[in-house]
Order: sequence, then C-alpha cells, then structure tokens
Amino acid sequence: MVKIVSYKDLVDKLTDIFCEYGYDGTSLTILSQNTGLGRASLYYHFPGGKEEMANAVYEKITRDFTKLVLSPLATDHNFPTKIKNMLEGINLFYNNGQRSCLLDVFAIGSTKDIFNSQIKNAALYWKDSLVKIIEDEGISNNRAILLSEEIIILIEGALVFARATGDFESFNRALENILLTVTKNILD
Amino acid sequence: MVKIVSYKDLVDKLTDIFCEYGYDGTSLTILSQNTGLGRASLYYHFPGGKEEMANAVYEKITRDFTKLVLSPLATDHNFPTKIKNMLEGINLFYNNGQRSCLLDVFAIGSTKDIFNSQIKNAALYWKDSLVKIIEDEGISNNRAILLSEEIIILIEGALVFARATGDFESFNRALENILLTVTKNILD
DNA sequence: TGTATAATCGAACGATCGTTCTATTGGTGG
DNA sequence: CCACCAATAGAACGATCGTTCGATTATACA
Repeated sequence: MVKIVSYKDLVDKLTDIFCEYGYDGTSLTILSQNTGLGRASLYYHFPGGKEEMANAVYEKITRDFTKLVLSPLATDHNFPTKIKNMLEGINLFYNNGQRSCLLDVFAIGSTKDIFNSQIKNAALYWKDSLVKIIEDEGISNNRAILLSEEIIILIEGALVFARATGDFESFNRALENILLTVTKNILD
Repeated sequence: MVKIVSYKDLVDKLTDIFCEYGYDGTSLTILSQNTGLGRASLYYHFPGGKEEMANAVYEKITRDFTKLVLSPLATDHNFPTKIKNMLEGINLFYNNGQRSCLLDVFAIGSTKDIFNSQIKNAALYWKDSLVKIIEDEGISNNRAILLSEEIIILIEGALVFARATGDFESFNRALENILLTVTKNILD
C-alpha cells in the first residue's frame, strides 16, 4: 500500500476507497483501515465527515476530468489531434477502463441528489465542447450534436462493457475505433 | 403507490427500491416504508433477509432480460427484425432509458463480489448471441465480434448518457440510430 | 363455526453506523 | 529546551443497521 504523506495522497486514497465500495458501502471503519488513519484523524482533515470526504473526492475528479479530457478540446491543435488527446486523457482518467466507477459512485445512493446536477452539467459541457470543435470543421449543428453524443456514448458504453466483461483490452480497442470513426466521419 | 397484493408485486417493488437507493443505500426501514410491510413481515417472505431480497430482484431482472432482449435473437425472423425486436426489448427492459441502474446496483458495493461473475456471463452470452446472428449474415467472425461489441457499447453508453444528462429522449434516438447503422453495415 | 396456518406486526436484540470528546504524540520556531 | 500547535488515536456517544422473537390478526378449509 502506498504510504500517505500528504493531503493529496489522502484524497487519492479516498478516491480509490469510494470507488471500490461505493459511497454508502464505505464505512468509517473501512476508511480508517484503508488509509491507516484513525477515525478521529479523518475528522481532523475533514470536519464535515464522510460527506466532506466525498466532496473532496468529487472535486478532485472534476479537476482531473477538466485537465485530462476537456482542456485538450480547448487548444488550437487540428481536429484529429484534439480528439486524439482527449481520448488519451480518457484513458488516463479511467485508468485503461479499469476505473469506470468514478461516475457511478456519485450517481447512486445517498450522494445521488447531491451530485446529480453537477454530473449533468459536466456531461452537457463535455458535449457542447465537442459540438463546437466539430462545427468548426464545417459540420452542421444538428449533425455535430449527434456526433458528439455518439462519441460520449461510445466512451461510456465501452467503460460499462469493459467492467461487465472484465475485458479491459476491449476498452482500448473501443477508443481506437472512436478515433478512426470520428476523424473519418468529419474529414470526409 | 401500487398496492402490493402478490409476491410478484413485492419483488417488483423491491426492484424499484434497490434501483433508487442502491443495495447498500437501501435499509430495512426504507424497504419497510416503501413496501408498506413491517420489517418482520419482509423476513417472513425472505428469511434470508436483505441479501435474499437482492437475489430475488436479480433473478427477476435476469428473467426479464432473457425474455425481452435475448429471446428475440433466438427466433427465426430475418436479421433486421431480430435486431429491431431486441431493441424494443431493451426499451421495455430499461423503461425508455429511465431505469438504467439495473446493472450498476449489483455491480457496486457489497453485492459486487456476489454478482460479478453472473453479470460477466450475461454480458458475454449477449455478445455471443449477437455474434452468431451476425455471422449468419455472412460476416466474418472478427468483424462480427467488433460489431456485436459496438452494439452493446452503444446501448449501455446511451443509458449512461441519458441518465447523466436527464435527456431520456436521447436514449430513443440512440436506439433508432443503432438499428439504422447496424442493418446498413450488415446488409451491404 | 372451529381450527390450522398464512401473514402480519411491535418490540427488542447485538452490532455497526457516523460522529465527538479528550488526551497524547510529533515536529517546528523562539 | 521549551512552548506551541498540527496531527494523531482510543474510547465512548446516540442513532440506525440487519435480524429475531413472541404475539396478534387474517384467511382458508373441514
């Protein structure tokens, strides 16, 4: 186990734990055992308790997603490069498809009502970002919307499929296939 | 609230509850309040307690999935009809994309280890069924596998996207798009 | 109608939940 | 070296967890 020596390490570890057990399935006992910190020590770093820990994890995930997935779309590279960089970001963010629960953890159970609107905004922002750069390639708005939705759907679906089957190699294949299909559809 | 008058009604209601709260997020108090049955009464029907209730729900889901999604693929209709019927079954099974948690509920938290292998088998069986009927159309095994994976990925991704955005109309559009793409890809 | 049993319920069980209190440790600046 | 404070942990809190028990009500059959 990676020793926790900083606040960042702690949030990283909390992310792993919430991912594995889900929010409701993660008890303070589990958090204490897996971090190596006493229950009271966790409350020293997060006076708001379990919910504040979940918030910290969600904010970390949001930062990572923005940095790895969204920001490549806002550069001035050419279109295929933007998509390619985004997909590489996806691969990092989801750890080769093996960390697909990031969204599910907060979309299910007690945290659902808290994070629902934030998740919705993130998804729509992602979609809008894709629509914009696709329109920049001379595609109509209608078609750009459909293509953007299809890209996100393929990524999310590949995550679900990889986790369900345990075949994480399929995730990489799916990402490569997206790059191929998208660039072909756009540049023709 | 639909009055519960039979065992089937009860399992249906339990399905809704576990879907909404997740397994770990569903307490006996919640189960009692939402079914209208006292805690002890639930134990009369399910002596194994919460876990037995989850099993009953999972078995019900498996039956529904087999009936609605898998069985249309095993008929002797022509290929486009099989796909069309499967997609209609998907739409029924997932209630227009609004009941997307069926898989997640059991793939996360305490139930993960129990149902993981069953979920894997179901996913692979679904894929194999698709591969077979696609091969019957004269497609090579390699391409049939890729196409089958893509179909499942598109469906699962559409579910995730619809739930994340709250735009359930996108789920219907995605299903129609799958039918179009698949039949075009196969029959050409 | 009487009786067996199916079905329900309230109350309480020990265990664990998330949280808080109090005390102790570790390191850092004066 | 001492004083201060960040950081830790053990113990206990009330609340709720899943579960069980004993007793009561409803149903069905003889």
